[in-house]
Amino acid sequence: MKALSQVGKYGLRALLYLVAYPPDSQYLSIRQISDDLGLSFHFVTKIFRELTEKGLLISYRGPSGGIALAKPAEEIMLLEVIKALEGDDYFDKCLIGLPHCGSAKPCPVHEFWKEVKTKLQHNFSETSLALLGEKIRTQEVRLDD
Amino acid sequence: MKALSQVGKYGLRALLYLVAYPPDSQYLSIRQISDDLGLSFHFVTKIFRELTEKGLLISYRGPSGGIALAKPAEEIMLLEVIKALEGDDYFDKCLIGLPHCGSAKPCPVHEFWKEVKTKLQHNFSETSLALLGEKIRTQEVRLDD
DNA sequence: CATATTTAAGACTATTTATTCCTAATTAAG
DNA sequence: CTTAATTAGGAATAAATAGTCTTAAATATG
Repeated sequence: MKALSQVGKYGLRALLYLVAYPPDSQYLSIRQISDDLGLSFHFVTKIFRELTEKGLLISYRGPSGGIALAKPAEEIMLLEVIKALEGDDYFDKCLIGLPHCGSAKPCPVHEFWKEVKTKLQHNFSETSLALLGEKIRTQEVRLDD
Repeated sequence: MKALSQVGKYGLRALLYLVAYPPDSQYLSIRQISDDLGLSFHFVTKIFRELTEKGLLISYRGPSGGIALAKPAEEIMLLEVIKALEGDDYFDKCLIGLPHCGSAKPCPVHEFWKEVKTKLQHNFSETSLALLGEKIRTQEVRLDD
């Protein structure tokens, strides 16, 4: 199941890197993130530009510049990140693509699919980047592979 | 969340039409399905060709030809259909795309994502096309929109 | 001020997915 | 046997997504 686009996958991985390995200085360079994770520098830059526009990141140009979280990792929930990367309507889509599917005009799998999406949203809205960063730092989980 | 490709969405909708509105004769023509659902005839034909190759459908050419289920709708579970349409590895993918993600090398969301996929697989493996077809016929749910 | 480092912006290219189209093969029916 | 109605096969086209590249702008530092 391809639930995230490449933008979503790379963006999330890169953000988690930033959270898991925060720099001593104020900003972490995109180059370090992309090199360390083996992702395309240009592609990550493009993704981060969007996250900066949306207010999730702040960026700073010039030597020792880079990007940083716009607010504490404790306050950034996965839900916000995924919506920023995939679009605000991410959890509103009908599984089989019926544009007016809803409780009034449910498609054959509407109820079940709604349950699944609710579970996802609920979990994502309670999972902070800080928590995941900590799990990465303690090597309970991994970001590379 | 775009969980299914267009092939998956259209294929599932077309199959459900066949189950919900079985023809008096042995075969239902693709033209009728695509016209009724407002889908591209050629695209549905291509999708059905694949399902025929995979043994889910049988087809018959010539006048009063068309397609039919290869086995009773009671015996075809959603899981089988989705795997046929989207690939057998549909439920094996890491959310953030790490190729070796698994219990040995879990990504930061591995456990939760596994739960979600298990729930999906479980439900899909217990939902038959016959059940959904019946719900459509009784207008409890809808296929068009 | 000159240079090096970094992100910003957006054009460009490549790849994948989606969709259409044309021709062939099959078969029923007159 | 001819015609019409179908699906089969696969080429061709279009659109969306993914990824690369080049140039500009900002800024620190010597």
